[in-house]
Amino acid sequence: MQRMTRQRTAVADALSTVEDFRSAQQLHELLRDQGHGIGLATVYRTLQALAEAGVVDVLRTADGESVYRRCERREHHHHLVCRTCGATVEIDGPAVESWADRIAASHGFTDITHTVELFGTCAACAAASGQDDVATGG
Amino acid sequence: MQRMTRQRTAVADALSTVEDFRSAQQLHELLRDQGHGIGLATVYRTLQALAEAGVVDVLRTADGESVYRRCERREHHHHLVCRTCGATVEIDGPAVESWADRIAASHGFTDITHTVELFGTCAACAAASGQDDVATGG
DNA sequence: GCGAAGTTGACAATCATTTTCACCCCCACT
DNA sequence: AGTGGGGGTGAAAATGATTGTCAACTTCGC
Repeated sequence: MQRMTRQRTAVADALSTVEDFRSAQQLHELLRDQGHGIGLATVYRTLQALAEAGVVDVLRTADGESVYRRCERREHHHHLVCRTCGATVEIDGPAVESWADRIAASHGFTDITHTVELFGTCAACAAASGQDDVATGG
Repeated sequence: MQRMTRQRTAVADALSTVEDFRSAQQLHELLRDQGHGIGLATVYRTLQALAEAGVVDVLRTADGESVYRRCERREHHHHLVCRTCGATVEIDGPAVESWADRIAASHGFTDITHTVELFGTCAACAAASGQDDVATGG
């Protein structure tokens, strides 16, 4: 049975106050800062449970760290993540889904899953770095 | 300067004889079996260099291990991988590329990169597991 | 309130990958 | 073909995220 403990509540709360993908370690630190005495192992376990329950989404950063985020929509979707500030947009892509199925089927593959994640620079960050260019450029 | 050493040749050769994605450790073992005395660190370093040079593709398995494969086409492409036997098909998806760019642009994101990988069960493996069903079913 | 069973947390263990560092060997030059 | 030097190598230690261990603790039904 899943019990509702102080720690699990804290992790769930922390996830709702955060908009970006965060690593277990970041969340652990955040919780510690907020005064919650919680063990790192517990944060990992809780995040894993939440991920399995489909409550949070997981993806892996370029350096292999797992990052978690509470998503609005429970159904299958993808993410557009700013690689500078971490801002995340949930997107669905029916076109991609059908494309994936079609491609896979045409090669005789079945039981398809796919990973599709987009990374880019959001408008705010582009403006920020753009200003640098302008400043240095003239 | 990049020197051509016995070890690098061996790794490159091993990669050309293999069709699936393989981990550094698998390749190391393979090379050892073939009688090449080569260190694990060297395999890692070589694969990394090859990946940076765009000669091999890298992707990460579900459990976070990096796997490498020498690909036919040097240009950007994606993969359809059998999760049972590892058989890999290179695919390109102009539709996905433009979809990604369009989605990203509509959210004000620029400088887009994307990861798109498909996993499934190839015809051969589906037949194999299907035979089990038939056998047990009739 | 009680007690059983799920939870916790500090720490050890795991495991892929990276770094270290002293020795090695490829290659341009002679 | 010999030589020098600088990149390359490898064994082992370091790293770092994640997982396992296990005794003590908390939650929840009764």
